[in-house]
Amino acid sequence: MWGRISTGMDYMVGGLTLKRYDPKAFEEDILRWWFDGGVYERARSKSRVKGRFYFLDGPPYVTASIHVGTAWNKIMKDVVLRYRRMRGYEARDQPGFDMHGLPIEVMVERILGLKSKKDIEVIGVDRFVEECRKYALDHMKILTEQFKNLGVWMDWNNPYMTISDDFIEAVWWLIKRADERRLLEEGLRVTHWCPRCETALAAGYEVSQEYREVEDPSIYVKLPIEGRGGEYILVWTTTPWTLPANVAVMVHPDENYARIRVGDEVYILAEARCKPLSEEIGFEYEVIEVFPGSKLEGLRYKPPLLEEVDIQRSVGGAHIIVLSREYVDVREGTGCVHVAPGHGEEDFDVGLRYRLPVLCPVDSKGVFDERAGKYKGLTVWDANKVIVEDLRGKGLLLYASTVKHRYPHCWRCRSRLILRATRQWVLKVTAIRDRLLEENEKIFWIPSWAGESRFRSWLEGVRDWVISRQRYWGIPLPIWVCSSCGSRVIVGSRDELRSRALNPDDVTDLHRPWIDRVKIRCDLCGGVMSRVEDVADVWMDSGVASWACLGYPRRSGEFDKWWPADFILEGHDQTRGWFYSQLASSVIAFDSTPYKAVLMHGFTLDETGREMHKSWGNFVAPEEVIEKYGRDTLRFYELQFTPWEDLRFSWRGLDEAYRILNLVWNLYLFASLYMNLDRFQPYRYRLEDLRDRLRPEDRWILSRVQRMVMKVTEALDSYLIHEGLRAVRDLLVEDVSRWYAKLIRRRVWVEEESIEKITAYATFYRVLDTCLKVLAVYTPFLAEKIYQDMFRYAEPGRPESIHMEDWPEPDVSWLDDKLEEYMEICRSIMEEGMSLRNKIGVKLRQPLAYCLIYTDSGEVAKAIEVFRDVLSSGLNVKDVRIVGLDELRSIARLRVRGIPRMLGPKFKDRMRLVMEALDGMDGVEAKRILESTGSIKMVLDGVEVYIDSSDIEFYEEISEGWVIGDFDGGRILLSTVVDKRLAAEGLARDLIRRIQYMRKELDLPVEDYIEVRISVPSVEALEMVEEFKDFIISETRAKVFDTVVAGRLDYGYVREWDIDGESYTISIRHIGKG
RNA sequence: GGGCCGGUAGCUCAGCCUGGUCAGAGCGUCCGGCUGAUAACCGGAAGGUCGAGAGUUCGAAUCUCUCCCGGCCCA
Repeated sequence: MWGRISTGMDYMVGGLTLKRYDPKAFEEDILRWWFDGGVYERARSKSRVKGRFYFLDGPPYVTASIHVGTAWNKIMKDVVLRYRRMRGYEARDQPGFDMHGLPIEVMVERILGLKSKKDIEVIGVDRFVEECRKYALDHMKILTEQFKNLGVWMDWNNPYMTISDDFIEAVWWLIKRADERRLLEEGLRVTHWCPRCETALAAGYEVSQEYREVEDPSIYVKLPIEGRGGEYILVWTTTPWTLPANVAVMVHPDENYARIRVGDEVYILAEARCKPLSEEIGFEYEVIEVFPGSKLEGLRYKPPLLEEVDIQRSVGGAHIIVLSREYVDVREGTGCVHVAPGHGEEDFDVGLRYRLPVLCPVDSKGVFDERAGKYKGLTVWDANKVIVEDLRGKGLLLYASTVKHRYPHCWRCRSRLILRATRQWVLKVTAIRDRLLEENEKIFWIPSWAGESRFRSWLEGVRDWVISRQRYWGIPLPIWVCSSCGSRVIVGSRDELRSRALNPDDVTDLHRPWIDRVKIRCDLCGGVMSRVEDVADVWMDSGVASWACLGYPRRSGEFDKWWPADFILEGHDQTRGWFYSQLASSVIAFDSTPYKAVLMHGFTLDETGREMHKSWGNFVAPEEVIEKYGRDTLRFYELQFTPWEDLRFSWRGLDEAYRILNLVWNLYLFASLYMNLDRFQPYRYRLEDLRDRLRPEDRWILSRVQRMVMKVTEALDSYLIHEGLRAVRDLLVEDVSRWYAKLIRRRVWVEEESIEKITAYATFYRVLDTCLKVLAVYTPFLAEKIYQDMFRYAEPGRPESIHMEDWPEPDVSWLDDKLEEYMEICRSIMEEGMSLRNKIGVKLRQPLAYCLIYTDSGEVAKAIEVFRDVLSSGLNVKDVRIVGLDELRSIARLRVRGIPRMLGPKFKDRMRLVMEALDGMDGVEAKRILESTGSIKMVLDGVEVYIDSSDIEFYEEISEGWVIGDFDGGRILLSTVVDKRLAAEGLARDLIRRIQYMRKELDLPVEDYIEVRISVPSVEALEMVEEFKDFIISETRAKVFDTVVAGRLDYGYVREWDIDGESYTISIRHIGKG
């Protein structure tokens, strides 16, 4: 059985057990209790009636271990889930893992020391796939532990795994649906291709991820025009190896082209490029003719590698000039573009239009085959140099240099990619683009621009989805093709496969290579059908997650209950990734979006603003942070950030977060300490019953708390996680800790049972209880610890974990706008009052007699009325009073002073008289006159003179013993006179402070008694101390109190103090509980 | 080249949607204060042409346009 968490540290009766916030002392115990003690399970099974909440976890790929950015992702998800549970929703919280695909294959190849697909075939695909499976499962376990360790409450024992039959069948079913809707197609496609992995890669996610700067040849090639000796069309390319597949040149129909004479040759190129090119290459030229590109259409040229490359001689209908508006840019190269439909997407597109042949004499390893003639056996990169030299030898190379540019590499093995035309299976997503856009309109995006702008523009440019990969570890495509007649069958499920298979007993594991053995009888011709060897793009796996994890289509119960997902949350790199693959899959399958709301978050960058990469060495593991600061600190720190912006990680920021949590901890510690000393029983004093007895500041903080709860509720309903956290943080720090806790200090320090104390406790208890429930979603460990040690201890009938509590329902009856406004006024008065004290150098411990406030605002007057006690104790003044203008003017007289610079020229030698006269005037009267007549009339030596407003300035003359300041609704006067009684009280407080300090130095229990002896410097001081003897005794819990003038104190704990330049010696001795 | 996001004090960031006590917070520095919840806290000082320029407006960090820098995505 799990009792209160034992920490081995100081116990206090029924209160918080730790004197300091020390997450290491309890987080792991709580973690174990949650997951091993069944708390999570019990909380999960709690009946919830408000509704269902289908959260869908974006499956992390299982190769890498997590960093603080991955942690941020899961922690935010955890907040949303915890909130929904507390709100009474049945929340689906299944985590998921992405476990197929090329990255794992590459890792396993490394582990097994394999270099190519051939090596894999040699050791056996079955062994290879088993290794992949093992790798995926092992790493899933590692990730699971890392996520659990963050305190993320998900169903870790039942994750969805994309390698399960549910996922394989879901993908099969999707492909079958696509086929039924005529959205599945096989055909020649130009795709990026990795020559090492020997597979096609998807244009979107896989390719654009790894663009790197490389240096390539940059060559200008002369293509001889047929039938015009000495005339050439110029093309530019950075990939000489694509020239063996050249079949055309394209030009822009509407741009101007020129024939120019250079030496005894004629070149054709874009007019705009003549000058730049002549400068780059260094030739003189003469323009012969300028004409639109359309004139060039159909012109034939001799292919540059006709003699070297066999297929160049056998193709028909090629080597002509074609037109294209979209793919030709006359600001680049020569404005004439070399076209090789086998090696370029745009080339392929143009090729289709002109029915050009598609040549691709390059094999899957990036090596030229026999069709490439002379270049056979060379890799494309080696061939580059040879081809350039051949062109030079044939006099077709105008100019060669190099260029640095960004070029795509394999996202897994970093090899340079090539473009290659191959037969692939494709989902015709372009055909449903409009539906994707319509469905996107229905999705609630946070932030809104993520959907309205970013995702929308991605969808607008969407292309067909090449789903086939020539690999092993993936979901096998469910396509069987007849070896006799070529017809095809798409299998939608394992059962369907068994029922159609010639060898149903071989339907076991649905992965390669086992699935490849299953054959089907062709319905049309009776031939044998075999599966196409491809596996699916791994993005299909996660794309079907919204229904695959519910077991659909095999089972429909869960699907009917949950689908579609209410909420997903992932990084902005998923725009083209999971956000897209899910939407495309689901619109194909169901003609509907699979998720209703998306929170898109940013990346976590390192302290210098760079992305975190393990290979860069700037990777921060959550465990490292947890070791230093604890789990809640990491959570609290990260959750404060605006999710959709990038988070720049900072250790100093963590330090700050820790300090805030420490402050919160101390707040609860404070409450716990006194409530336990007084044996406060929350169920005996219900706040609702005490409502009429509450003081204004109690009602104020309760209003503030209500407002906070409403703010957080609203924020979390809209998935604005950070705003919720900031609201509760600000309330706890500013309103509760800095303000309310200070206000009630005196009320809880009094010994006897008073209504003042009880209402303070009841209020404080409610405030802290409510805040704790809100904190529970953000800092679940801290909240749980405090809940167990403090709240559940006081009220054992409450749920066993705070995470089984209900969310505090906002109760507007506690809201009091006026009171909050009054407190604001009160605060600004306090602020100014403190500032005045600061100015005159009178410390707060020294009481002053009066604080007078002049105001013409009724609101200010009411605020002072309501919070007079708060003000007087806060400012440490005996009296706070509102005064009228007369009284103000009796202290702060408005006076007038002439400005010599103005009066001098006007009155010459009589200026002094004018100045004197002004000096004697009443400022208020002067102002009145100026305002009504525009000038002041004076009679000097019988002569009338006029003074106008620019001649004088007003100033305030403050009476001795006062200081004045302004605040937003009026003015404050503070009396500065310290009479003997005030001085004595100040001295008493100075002594109390020092005695308390000494008690603390001795670490005495708060409730214990002491003996106090003080040696004072003079008889006068002795009298002053005696005057407030009782006050000192009660504040310091002294049983014995003696004073002596300049005597020696030699027992107990003795310390000498300097108070206002005089020496006091204090001795205290511990008595005990007395 | 296009789309989106960001650019506010030495550092990390809030404010921007809904123009006008918005020029702020925390950290750091210096000075003062307070403290039997506090290895804490509070106040003051210092520190910013709110990326640059133009426009709209009585008034712009906030709205519009252009440009510069950084990031992401696309081409």
